[in-house]
Amino acid sequence: MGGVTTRKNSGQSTTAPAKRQRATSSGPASERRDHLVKLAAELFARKGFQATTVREIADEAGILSGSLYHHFDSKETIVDEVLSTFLDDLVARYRTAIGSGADPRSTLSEMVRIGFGTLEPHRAAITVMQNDWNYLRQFERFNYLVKAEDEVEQIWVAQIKAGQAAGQFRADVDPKLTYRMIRDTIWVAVRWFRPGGRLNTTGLAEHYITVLFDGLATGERTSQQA
Amino acid sequence: MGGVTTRKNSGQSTTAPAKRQRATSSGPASERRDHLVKLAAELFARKGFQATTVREIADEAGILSGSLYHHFDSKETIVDEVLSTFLDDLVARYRTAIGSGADPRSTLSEMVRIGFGTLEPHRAAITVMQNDWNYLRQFERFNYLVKAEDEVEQIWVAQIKAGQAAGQFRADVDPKLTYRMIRDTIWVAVRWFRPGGRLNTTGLAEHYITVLFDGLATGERTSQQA
Amino acid sequence: MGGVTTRKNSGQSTTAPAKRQRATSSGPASERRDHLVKLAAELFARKGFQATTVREIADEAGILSGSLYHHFDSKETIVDEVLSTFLDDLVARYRTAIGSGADPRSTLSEMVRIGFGTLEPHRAAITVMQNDWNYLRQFERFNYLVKAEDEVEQIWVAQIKAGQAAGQFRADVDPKLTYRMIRDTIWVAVRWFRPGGRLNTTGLAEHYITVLFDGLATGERTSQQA
Amino acid sequence: MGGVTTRKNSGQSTTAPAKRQRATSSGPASERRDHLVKLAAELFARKGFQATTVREIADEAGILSGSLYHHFDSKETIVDEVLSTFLDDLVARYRTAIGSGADPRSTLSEMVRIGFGTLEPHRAAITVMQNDWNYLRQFERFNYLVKAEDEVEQIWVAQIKAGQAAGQFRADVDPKLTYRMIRDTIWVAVRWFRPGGRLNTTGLAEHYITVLFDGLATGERTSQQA
DNA sequence: AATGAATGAGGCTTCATTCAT
DNA sequence: AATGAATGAAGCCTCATTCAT
Repeated sequence: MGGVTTRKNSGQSTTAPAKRQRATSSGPASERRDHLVKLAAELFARKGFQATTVREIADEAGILSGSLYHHFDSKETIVDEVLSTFLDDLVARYRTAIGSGADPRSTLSEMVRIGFGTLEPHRAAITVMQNDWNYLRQFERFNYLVKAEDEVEQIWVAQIKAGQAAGQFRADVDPKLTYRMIRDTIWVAVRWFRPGGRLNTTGLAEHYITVLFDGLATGERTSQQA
Repeated sequence: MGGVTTRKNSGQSTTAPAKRQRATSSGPASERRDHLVKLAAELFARKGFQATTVREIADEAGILSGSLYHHFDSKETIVDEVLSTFLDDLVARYRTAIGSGADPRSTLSEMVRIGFGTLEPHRAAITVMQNDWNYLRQFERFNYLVKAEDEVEQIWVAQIKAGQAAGQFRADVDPKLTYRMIRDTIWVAVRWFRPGGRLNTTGLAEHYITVLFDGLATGERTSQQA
Repeated sequence: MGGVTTRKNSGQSTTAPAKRQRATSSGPASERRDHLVKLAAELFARKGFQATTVREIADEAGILSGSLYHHFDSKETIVDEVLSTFLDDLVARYRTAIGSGADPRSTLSEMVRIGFGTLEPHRAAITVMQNDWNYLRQFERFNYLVKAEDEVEQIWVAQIKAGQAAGQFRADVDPKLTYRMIRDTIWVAVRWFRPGGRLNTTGLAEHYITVLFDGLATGERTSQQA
Repeated sequence: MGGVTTRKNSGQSTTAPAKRQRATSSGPASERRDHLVKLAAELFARKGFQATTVREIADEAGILSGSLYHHFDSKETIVDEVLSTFLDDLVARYRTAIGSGADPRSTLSEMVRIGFGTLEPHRAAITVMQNDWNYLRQFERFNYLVKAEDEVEQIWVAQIKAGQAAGQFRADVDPKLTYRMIRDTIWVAVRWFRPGGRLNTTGLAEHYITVLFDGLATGERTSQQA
């Protein structure tokens, strides 16, 4: 249990199918609301959070900007919902992966696949997180984003260290540094990845797994230590 | 000469210490102006382009906001100068690297080093490019950014293909895809890299070169083809 | 129908009391909006378009300047509405006059009366058109003003030529030139005409019609040709 | 003597070829200064006084805007010079005309010719007076414009009344009203008159004189009283 | 005579948000 | 659940003018 705690539906277990409800003043869940969030997410992704006006969101929904405030109490609340929905899903998937008990290399591969696998269903949210993170983190209300990021980092670093201990990964790399590079490589792909290109996200994942584990070079590895 | 043509002073050879001059309406160079650009770059990097007000830039310089317009004709002109200065320098360095005539693997290593090597001197510009690219590219005036990016991509992809042809790089990876992953890994590091940490940029570069060429795994490479 | 096409609601027949509606982005009609336009027109007339600030308009209406933008998307949109409302009315009146089938001299007299007759109800708009035309025509959005002016010119010139053909007007005057002089004499009167003076606009019209047709001189006409 | 008194070179008789000198702080006369005034006049005429920036004037002269203040102490001083130069010339010409001792009709004809005759040499100034009069008259410094206008009005009205007394002009027109209509017809022509068209200013004048004295109609005059 | 830098006031506009209906 | 009107703060930018050099 526990772990990543977004400000939305914290304690909610992955299995509990309880009615989704928010603990905050951001208002009750509803189909209309979810729809509005989706519209907003697309706009945030395309134009950036700051450059997207509440009027544009309202226009997209065919209502007046003031009417949005029946559903959300602020623009921040909307983006909050966009991001936390994504993070909740991501963390849940990671938990499943590390719970499988597979060896570190297999687990890490799976986690890479999970990462690339979110690129399509959560494209908008990931884009927002990449582009507007620097701005949003200034606000206290988004502190939970940092917390979620920290937990994810721990999960990854633990796997890398386990792999080094098991002799599957080379010992001369820095686990934390390595994690960051992997993470960045995956998420930043959202900037150029477009569904329908040569590779789908599965192909992307396998391509990256290959390079990540075996390297770009041919022949014997240059330097190595047990 | 030629190649990447930013809207500023691209053609300028790296060796020619000719008087600095701009070809466009962005205004003439001057020490004062350069200083203001530097101040602005720091603010843009810290707060984001949109979230930085011209008043803040002016405050930082100890003048009134309107006085900025004696030097620049718009806020965009300032960020333009921040970005193009960086790109000019970057492209110049790449050109030197590929002009050395070394083998592809050495050249690619050098290019990775160049990339990480810009992290400190151009930290602000790179941060802006990472965070505000999505917003800025909406404006026609920044089309040159895309052009510069394209030329850089060609330089990299050519090296990767040359390495594959020479048998130095595995043939089963996609050159373009591989370039993008390398590129992203390097630039995104600006988000977490802080001078004075465990590794300096040289260390970062060597660490990444190791993983990039030899992979994270130990033992024999999984799949391989000549 | 047809003819002068202001960017607002030109095609609207004079008899059809259809709901007032605008075809463009200048915003929907409303009583509040019309009231604001009226206030603005007075200020534009008194101080000139450029010298009138949106703050002054807002002050006059008892709201904040930003609130004006709930109704109009720019200061230009406001003056646009002022001018096009006048032109729509004017052209409609001219059309009625030329549709009466009277002889050219009677028709022309009627048109002179129409011109002077707009001096009071459209005083502000005419003043703006006289004083700020030169400035406003620089903007593409006001091209329709020129078009409306051209149609009006055609209407007048046609009547003058018809009068010459019918032998009612002397043949040795230039129709276009004569039109312009008549037009200018009428509109420029807005600069000095004040309701409540010795002559009302009807008196003004008759005075001008006298001089226009019969001349200032006494006795026989100087030169004449059939 | 005396009469129109512009704020510039007041008492200066038309015959005294004394060195031109200004009584005010607007600075001494000089060729450079006159050139700048001419450049400014063109811009004022084309764009309007308010819409013309001192920077544009300076650009046109190839200097920086601040440097203009070595020649003039304000933007108003420049337009002042433009207008007063024109008025001085105009009044001088009128004085010559009324000093000839000819009969009223001849004198009035001559004055019409004088008016149209200034259209070319003083095109810019007349345009400014037509378009920016309403704005400029707000400033106390331009009170002399109103004074000049009043004196000119007296000259005209006196001639019209003399013509009526002599039986040359019909008695049933209002002298002041008639003057205004003549005046407006002449000056407003600056808006559409372009040198090189079908008629030059002499032709324009004769055309107008014909219509003015004999009217547009053919045959006998409608109503007439001794 | 002119430059180059800056001032200071103010202009138009944007936009998240509120609130009575 | 939504409208329509307005707020209030702030944003970018303009421009006549000043002044030391």
